[in-house]
Amino acid sequence: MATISDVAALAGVSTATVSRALNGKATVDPELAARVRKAAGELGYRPNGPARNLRRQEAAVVALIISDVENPFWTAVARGVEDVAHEVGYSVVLCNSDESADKESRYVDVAIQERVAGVILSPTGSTSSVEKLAARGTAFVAVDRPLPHESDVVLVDTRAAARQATEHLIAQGYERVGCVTGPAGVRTADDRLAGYRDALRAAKRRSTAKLVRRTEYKAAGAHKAARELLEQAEPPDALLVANSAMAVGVLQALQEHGVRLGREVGLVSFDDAPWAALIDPPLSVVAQPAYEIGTVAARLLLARITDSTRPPTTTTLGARLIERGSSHRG
Amino acid sequence: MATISDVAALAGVSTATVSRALNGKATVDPELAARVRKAAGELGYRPNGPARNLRRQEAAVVALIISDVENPFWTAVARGVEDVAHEVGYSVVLCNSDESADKESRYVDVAIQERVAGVILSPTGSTSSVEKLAARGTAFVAVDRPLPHESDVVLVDTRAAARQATEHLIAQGYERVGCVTGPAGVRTADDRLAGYRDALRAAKRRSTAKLVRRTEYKAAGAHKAARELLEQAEPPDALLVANSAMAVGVLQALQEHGVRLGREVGLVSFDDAPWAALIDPPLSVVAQPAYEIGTVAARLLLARITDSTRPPTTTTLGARLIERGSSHRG
DNA sequence: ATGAAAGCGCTAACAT
DNA sequence: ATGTTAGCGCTTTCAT
Repeated sequence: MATISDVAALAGVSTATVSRALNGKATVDPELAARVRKAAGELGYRPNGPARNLRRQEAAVVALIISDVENPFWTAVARGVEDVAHEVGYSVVLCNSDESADKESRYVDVAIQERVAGVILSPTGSTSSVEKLAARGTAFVAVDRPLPHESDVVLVDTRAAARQATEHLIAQGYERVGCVTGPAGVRTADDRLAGYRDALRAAKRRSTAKLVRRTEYKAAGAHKAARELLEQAEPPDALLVANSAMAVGVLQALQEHGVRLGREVGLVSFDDAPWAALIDPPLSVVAQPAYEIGTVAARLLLARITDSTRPPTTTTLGARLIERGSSHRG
Repeated sequence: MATISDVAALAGVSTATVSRALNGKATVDPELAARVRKAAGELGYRPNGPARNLRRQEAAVVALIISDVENPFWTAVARGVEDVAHEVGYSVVLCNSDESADKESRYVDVAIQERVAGVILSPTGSTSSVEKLAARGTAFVAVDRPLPHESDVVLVDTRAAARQATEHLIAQGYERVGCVTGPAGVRTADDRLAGYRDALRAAKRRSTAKLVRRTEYKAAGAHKAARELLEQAEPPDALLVANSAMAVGVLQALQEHGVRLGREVGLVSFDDAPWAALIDPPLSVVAQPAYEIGTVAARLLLARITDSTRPPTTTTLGARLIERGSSHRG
């Protein structure tokens, strides 16, 4: 494969000039630059990335470590990150931590090892990954979940959104509103539960553990949880569900129990999945600004890469309740 | 950041010994190896990836270039690839070509530039990306869509599956079966259309252009296409839809027109999305072995990386028709 | 404006 | 079994 020396030889200049010409430095004679480009073209020259990164001590790459590639929320975040990063010539590599602190840690190791310019991640419970990044001085920003550390963070005010969604269910006349949320210790799951309880408290309702279930953020866990809830002596007549994968499991359980959505059991779920409006009645949701989370995080990361001394910021975005049929009795 | 020389100095050995010890070469005294590991641990040493890749002339990374990260089919493929690659110590970087030949080409350039060990891609129409890879001698395997080139390919017998699905609709008593498929030139789209026509021909039905629409593999395009079909003088009473994103658009159009799924318009869609069973009546689908496509492709790629001379193979996997309510009149 | 040359951190061929 | 050393391909002083 052609190297910079080959190009230099063919163009009759030094490798330094080739490098300068190809990287668009101003200080090179236009005529020479043209000769260099021609030679590079003829040889099909492609710069050797590792060599360049070794020399520059950094790659124009940002790593995005997310907890679930199959979750539309995260793929939307990924798009936001990509769009911003590509604008300024960075590549994005997507890594799937699968909600496992272990995989997350391995990907962080790889990112450090490959000397990526920065990392965007949704931290799992453990803080060790983030500490590694901080120790290495690799720029990073956390999304979706806050960090004990001082660092850039992009969040959604998910507690307020959960409260609003629960208040909506109460206002619609549901009496026994329950909640299916993610595992304890996962901040978004805790926050959504807290918001749910805020609403009950504000409405002077007793919140009871019998109406709450916690499981991993997946359909299977939520399915089981919903079945348990429905089989109780006093089952819930409405449910706040913490993400769209879980909503699939809950809806399945509802079907199996033959209860009618909306009329018998009201439902609001986080995340506006593409199919949410297709079911009958259509699903009320809390829409999170996923794409925007990605763009904001990417801009923050880019800023930190250029200036590591800027003070850490926390950005909190709002979510939007979309009322559809599943949260109405009528 | 600590380098291999720092470790060597602290352990009181040469850099070569450090390298050998840390890479698990047999020819190093266990006692020395222990000393090296201790020193590396104390310094928090992480090998410099670019330096290693430069020297080795290859990175233990495979690139996976897919046409749509937001499509569950592709995320399932990605999981298959990841699982196999990780087993043997390779990292996977996910790239989203967004069905654009241009983006695909840019990602291929990046992959070549970074000297990744291999590339798995779902080729868009243009063959230039693949030619670049072939010219560079970078190992690659194509998934989902065949290639004019001689190369490893993993396919689904999508034509047979489309035929089977269409025959099923005909057998259920639908009279005017239509088809909404992807853009002309996209091989899967062409094949699904061909399979649809095979079935009509076998049933001695005339296939008419009026019942066929082609649009990009997205909900929006399919929505418009379905609306057009339904507004015709003689609208279809059943539809074969070429992927699940499109199914969302088609179902939307059906709802807007107030036609009842199954009873009035039968539907079979490619790809068994998680929500398919939740709508009423549940959606009949052609389930593709997405995860398996990923694992097979990854194994093929790994084999080609180790032996570039092995003859190219074509693997064709079958798809499975899952009959649910949307394709039954009753 | 251009070139010569050093050196990024690592691995592997060669020497011992 | 271990050390010495060359060199992967690039960018960037430094000198001209």
